[in-house]
This record gives sequence, structure tokens and C-alpha cells, in this order.
Amino acid sequence: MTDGKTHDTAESARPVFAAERRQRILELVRANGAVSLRDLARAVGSSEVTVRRDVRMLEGEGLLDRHHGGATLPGELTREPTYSQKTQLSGTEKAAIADLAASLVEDGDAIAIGAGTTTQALARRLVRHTELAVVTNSLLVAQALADCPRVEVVMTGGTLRGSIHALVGSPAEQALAGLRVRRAFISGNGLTAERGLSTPNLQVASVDRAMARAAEDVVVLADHTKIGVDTMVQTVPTEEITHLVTDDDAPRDVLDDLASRGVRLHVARG
Amino acid sequence: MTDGKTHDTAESARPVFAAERRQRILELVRANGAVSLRDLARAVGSSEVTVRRDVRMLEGEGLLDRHHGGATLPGELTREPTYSQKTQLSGTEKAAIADLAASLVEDGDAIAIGAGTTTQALARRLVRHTELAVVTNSLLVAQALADCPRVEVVMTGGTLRGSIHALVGSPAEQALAGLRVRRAFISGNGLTAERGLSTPNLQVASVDRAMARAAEDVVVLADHTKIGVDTMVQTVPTEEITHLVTDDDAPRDVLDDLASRGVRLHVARG
DNA sequence: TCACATTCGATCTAAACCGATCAAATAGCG
DNA sequence: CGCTATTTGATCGGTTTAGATCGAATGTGA
Repeated sequence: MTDGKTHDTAESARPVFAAERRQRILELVRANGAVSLRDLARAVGSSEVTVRRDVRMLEGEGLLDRHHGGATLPGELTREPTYSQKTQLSGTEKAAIADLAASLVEDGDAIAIGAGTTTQALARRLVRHTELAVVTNSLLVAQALADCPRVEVVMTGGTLRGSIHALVGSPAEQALAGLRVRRAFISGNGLTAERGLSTPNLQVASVDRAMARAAEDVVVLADHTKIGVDTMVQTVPTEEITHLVTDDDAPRDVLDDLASRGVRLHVARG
Repeated sequence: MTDGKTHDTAESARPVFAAERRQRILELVRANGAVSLRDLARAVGSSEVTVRRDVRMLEGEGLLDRHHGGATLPGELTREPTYSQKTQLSGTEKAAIADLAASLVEDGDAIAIGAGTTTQALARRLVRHTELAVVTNSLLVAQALADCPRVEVVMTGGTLRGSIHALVGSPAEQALAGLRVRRAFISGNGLTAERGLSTPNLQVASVDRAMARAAEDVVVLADHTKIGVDTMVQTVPTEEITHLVTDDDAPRDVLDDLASRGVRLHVARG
């Protein structure tokens, strides 16, 4: 509206200022999700070179992402840190923990397995067991045991929480309330001696609690990155944890504290 | 929003950048568990060479595993035999059927999706929908939609039937009994005009029946190998089938017969 | 086990795209 | 009026990317 230099020359074509052009570029990208440089140039009536410059500038401000051939919304295609990278994080420790935890499962057992990448690794170790009954709310655990005919897998119902690939909500909790198993293998995001196991999500916490209540023994699987860490919602208090399986990078003092409170320790050497 | 006054050049399609292509490959693999290179190439509209390159790159990041002929989820115990069977069988028909079935789903719908590889392919097509509520007893369907934040997935509980990766038993049926959805997308092993949809397994049949009862419309997904085939247990009688989605290799006479009984036909051309 | 088919890997080619430098036009300023 | 700074457009070389081909390796089926 109020451009500094008014009608100095009111000649033919209306001028397209750089700021306006960039604004239109942004709008186009936002509207289409991804636009090629050629289309952008055509749309704003400038050359590709100019648009390239604009796009680079806009990228510098974090308003869009530049790609070979065009531009996209920022962060749209770069969601790499998905689930599978978490398994990569401390894969060897997880494997060692899962091996040790699997030794706590005997043929003929009825057990519950919670959500998490470590519990998924545990489930993979159980394919050789026989006469096993496993109840879980984790899609990944169920998948791991799906092709194993000698293991009966029961899933709770519930709403799928995509980030952890597990079922939550009252259907899941109610399904667990009606069951009784010998051991529950539960993971979490943090474990301290004072507050026990914790997770950042309320719904997940509720299901984990229900799972712990359904079991005689509660086995917590937690690699060293989680020991001594406290997150938002407590799931299982220390007194109810009977076993902890972790790796030997876990802080010694916390482990001692847990042990003094009656938790049986199983430390896997990575 | 404020579309420019410029004539929009409708000739140029939305570009697909390399990053987006890889993202889609990941989605496809996550959804299907195992996808052949050819299908991936077809799905993303690139050559097999390019897809091979992408897959190799993604493997380097640990996001998927590479196998002869295709790619699978990482770290999974890969079931090679089932893999080639299922994807090779009638992959293109399944894809075409799934595409057509996806067009029967509207944003904001509440739908049910049964077990099967075709329904799984359908689920894969729903990731772009918004405000969708999906209830399913299929692990594969749930997995396909797990990473989609705009789709709410509710799973029935139940016992895992490994061969079809779906939940069966009374918990599954009871969960469905308490629900009401607009459309149910059900597959099966055989479909005839006289007996309707059928499957060789009793438990699976019960769940499919419960799912059909929970829906206003019943959409059957069946490729041509199943049309005219009758298997042991009837799941949905022809009168309750409102739509059939199949491919153009299906026997004409059976289709006509079904149509005369009120089934709306949707024939995908492979 | 052997023969056949499919798929993989590598190299090459073609094309698109990017970056940089330079030329031209316009606005600002003395 | 003329100079200069800023901005835009054009060209060129280098780089990246995608597709094609062919020998080699791997699976498949009899």
C-alpha cells in the first residue's frame, strides 16, 4: 500500500517488488507442497535465476526447504528420525538386554510384553520358545511373534499410538484388567530409584500400569540411557518392580539404590 | 488461499523430488512389509534403476533392508517365501483394486478394514486422507496407517492369527459389535453370487461377519482369482454386499450375476 | 544338480539443475 | 545530468540426477 516512492512513473506494467515476489513464492510452495523452480519462475513472471536467488534467501530464513529441482515446505520430507533409527541408537545394548530378558522366560509361561524397541527385541528372542502365551499392546511385538506357531499372541484392543506403534486407551487397559500373567516385561523412557519407571505420555503410562497390575512379577527393560532419568508420568513405582534388565553402562549408584529397594538386577555386558 | 490472477499453468504436474520419492518408498515398505523393486518403481513413477539406488541409500541409513527383488523392513526376520508369493501373485491387480477402493473413502469417514493383502494395499492408499477413523483387526493395516497422524486407528483385541496377521476370537468380535461405521472393506478367499464372500477359516469368518454387521455398506475387495470361487465358511451373503471392487480379469458372468443381485461393481483395469 | 530366468552392480550417456560470473536496466543520489 | 548501487537476466562450466545397457551373480524350477 504505502510504498515509499509513489507515482514517480505510472507507466505500463505494475512493478513486482522483490518482497512481493518472495511472498508469492512462499504462497505457491505452501499451497502445492512442492513446486519446481521452473513453475515458480513462470508463476511469478521472473527468470529462473531470480527465483533461485529468492528461494535460497527464503531457505536461509527457514521458510522453505530447497531441493534439487525446486522447493518444498520446510521439514516436510526430512522426518528421518523415525522409529527405525531409534533401534539403531544403541542396538548392541538392546540386543544384550533382550537376550538376558529372554532367559527370564520359560516354556509354558504366560507373559505380558509392553511397547518399546527393547521389548520388540525381546519378542524376537522368544520365537524358539514353546507353549508360550503372550499378551501385548505392541504391534511390533505381535508382528515379531506372528509367524511363530508355538506362541499364542493375544493383543489388547485400543487406539493406535503411531509413534510407538502400540495400542492405548481404555480398551487396552480393560483387556489387561481381565488377565493374569506371570511376568510383565515393560520398558519406559526413564527409571529412577525414587520414582520408578516413567514415560512422557499419559495414555502410555496408564496401559503400562495396567500391564504391571496384571502380572505377578514386573520386569523392567531399560538401557543405560534411561537409568537415572525421570520423565513426566510414573508408570510403575520401584516397589512393584521385581527385576531390572539393563546394560553395564548404567550408573552404578542408581543400580545400587534400586537393588537396595528390592529390585533384582540383571546387567548385560555389551 | 488468494490464488493469483495469473493463469495457472495446469500443464506442469507437481514435481516429485528425490527426497519425497525416498519417503514414499519408505512408506510403501513400511506399509507392505516387503515390496518388490518393480512395484516400487511403478508406485513412485521412476525406473527400477533409480529405485534401486534409493533403496541402497535407505539401506545405508538403516531404514530398510535390501533383498533380492525388493526391500523389507529393517531388522525383521524376513519371511522370504511368503514375500515373493504375496507380492508377485497379482501385485498389479491388487494395486489397481486398492486404488479404486480408496476412492470410496472420503475424508472424515469412519470405516472398518478387514484382514488381507488387498485391504493392506488399500490402507496404504489412505495415508493422505484426513480426519479418518479406521477400525481394523489387521496388524498390517494398522502398521500401514501407524505413521499417519491424521488417521485415527482403532484395533480390536483378540488372538493373533499369524498366517494372516490379524486378530480373531471373541474379543475381536465383541469390539466390533460395539461399533458402527459407514463402510467396511472386507476381503476373503472366494466370492460367488450364490454364497457371497467366503473364507476357509471359521474364526476369520466370524470376525468378518461382525465387521460387516458393524457397517452400513459392505465393500468387498477381491481380485479375479477369487471371483467364482467358493471356500468353506460363508462370511457375508451376497445380499449384504453393497460394493465389489475387482479387476477386469474377473469372469464376466459371475460379475453380471452379482450385479443383478444388487452389488455395485467397480472394475479396475490392470 | 543343472539350466533358465531374474535381478544386481557398474559403467556410460543424456539431461536437468546449480553456481558463478558478467552484462544490462533501473532507481537513488549528488 | 551523470554516476553509482542494486537488482534482474543471460551464459557457461561443473555437478547432480535419472535412465539404459551388459556382464555377473543369485534364485527358481525341473
